[in-house]
This record gives sequence, structure tokens and C-alpha cells, in this order.
Amino acid sequence: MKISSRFTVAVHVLSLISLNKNVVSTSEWIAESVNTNPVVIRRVMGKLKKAGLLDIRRGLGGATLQRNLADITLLDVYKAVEVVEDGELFQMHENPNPNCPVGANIQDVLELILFRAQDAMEVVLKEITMEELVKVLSKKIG
Amino acid sequence: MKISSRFTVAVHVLSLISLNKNVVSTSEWIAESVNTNPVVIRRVMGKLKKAGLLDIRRGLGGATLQRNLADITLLDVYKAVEVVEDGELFQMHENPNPNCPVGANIQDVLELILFRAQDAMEVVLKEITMEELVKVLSKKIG
DNA sequence: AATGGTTGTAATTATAATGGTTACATCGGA
DNA sequence: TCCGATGTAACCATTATAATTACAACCATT
Repeated sequence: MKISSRFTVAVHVLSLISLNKNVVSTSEWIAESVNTNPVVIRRVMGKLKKAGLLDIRRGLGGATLQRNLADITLLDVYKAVEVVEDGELFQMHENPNPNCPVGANIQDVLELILFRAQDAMEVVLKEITMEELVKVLSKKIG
Repeated sequence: MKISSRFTVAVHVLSLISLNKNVVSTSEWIAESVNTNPVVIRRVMGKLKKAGLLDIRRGLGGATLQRNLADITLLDVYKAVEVVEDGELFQMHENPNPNCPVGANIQDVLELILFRAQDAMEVVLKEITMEELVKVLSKKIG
């Protein structure tokens, strides 16, 4: 199982908006770059808006960044699109046998360790801002 | 989306087998502790066997560890049950528009960063052996 | 050999998430 | 008022998971 593409799509959306401040960033326009349906983009943008990352205009259309790129980490984006519900990356097998010593205790032991693993991943995402990412992207575009 | 419970089930299975060397660890017996169907256990054990972690006897039944617990890391188990195919935790959105500068370059930039995040998680799993886990588990059981 | 119990696996089902799509009400400037 | 964009609901196809039934293959024991 992979982490939903909503996350990478969201990063794509934010990058586009920041690099094209002259163009009106409508869902249709963005969808063309991502190569998907405008509704998919609107759903992702809706979550970014809810998280306070985007401002979206209804009548005129288009979205603008609500925060400075330097103040948006990849973890913010990751959390915004709710790609992993309630922060639990690993699925525990529910209801192990409480009468078995192992079944009764394995969950607690695993939780500790798996949270550490999950956290290590999130730390990396937290250390990278959209500003850095867009800088690398810009350099690549030339 | 969460990472399949196959992983936590596999850890449960290995813990059980190591802590109950006197009992014959059949799929049915293990399934009772995990609280699932024996076939689910057999499928997981099949992958552990394929990865060289388990020995499984067909006639008499039961499984035994093929490696010392100290030589089995959680990453070994994670990889064995193929919970994340071909090592790609994050799903990229496929076929971004190559005519858009952002669409044409975002994939490469993201790949680098997301691999780092994935790797950080796997490093944590690699640092923990089944021996340590079982030790903590044993202490908890008392 | 025949047997009994176990593994290996195919097939089926229910459930859930995803991503795409159509449709349409809602909203806001011009 | 009107036009164009957003916000959602509804629906669908696809995919992965987990559970389950069924049964062939296998092997120590009798």
C-alpha cells in the first residue's frame, strides 16, 4: 500500500501557484499541469485551504498562498491532505487474543517502536520547506 | 492509507514462535493468538519462509526460526511481507504534463526528498532486532 | 502402504480507499 | 443579472486487504 498521491499532487499544486503568480491559478489550469481532473485538484486545494495554506477566490477564481513558502514544511502539506488518518501509518491487527501473553502485550510494544519509525519519516518532511523545494525545482527548470 | 497489518502480524508470529519453543507452532495455534484465520497466518508465514526467516514443516506441522532472533531486524520482517511494493512508500501522480515546466520536473525533485523520508523510517526499523523486541515483550509479560 | 493432521494455494466475498467523472448548486465580480 | 469558478454530492472502476471455504500436496507415524 502506498501513501496516496494526494500528497505529491498537493506539493505540485503549491509549487505551481508559487511559480506562476502572474497567471490565475484555477483548478482547471492546475489540472492540466498535473494531468488529472479539475475536481481532483479542487478536493486537494480544499484541504490545503482548510489547513490555512491557501486562499481560494470563488467568483473570480484562482488560489494564492496564505503563508510564505518558507513557513510551509512538507509535513504541513502531508498533514493537510490527510493522507494518513490520525497519524497512524502502521495498521495494527485488531483484537489479538488477551488470553495469550503475547497477544495481550504485543500491541503496546509495537506501538512504541512503530511510532518512532513513523516519527523519523515525519521529521524529514518537517525539515524541508516548500521554499527549498521550489528553489531546487526552479534551478532544474533553468 | 495505512501500511498493511501483515507487518504487525508477522512480528506477532515470530514473537510467538520464539517464546514457545516447547509448543508446536501450527498456523491454527498461532491464529488463535493473533485472532484471525489460519490461512491468513499461513500466507504471512509463507512470505517469512520465502525470506529465509522461517522453517516450516509440512507433515508434522509447525514452524521454527531459521535465523537467530538477533539477526532479524524489523526491516527484514517489513521487507519480507512486502507491505510496500518495490520500496516506494509514496505514490507519485503519474504522467504530469511534460509541457509544463513544473509538471516536467516535479517528479525528480520529489523523488529525492521522499526517498530520504522513507529511508529514515526504514533505518529505525533496521536498528531494532526481533531479539530486542522480544526482550521488551518478555519483560512486559513478566 | 494407508492415514491423519498440516501446509500451500486457489477462489470467493465483503469492505474500504482511491482517483476519475458528471452534474449542479453556490458564490462573487463585472 | 450574468458569467465563470468553486464546493460538493453522487457514481463508478480499480485495487488492496482480510476473511473464509475448499482441496490438493505433503510427510511422520502407524
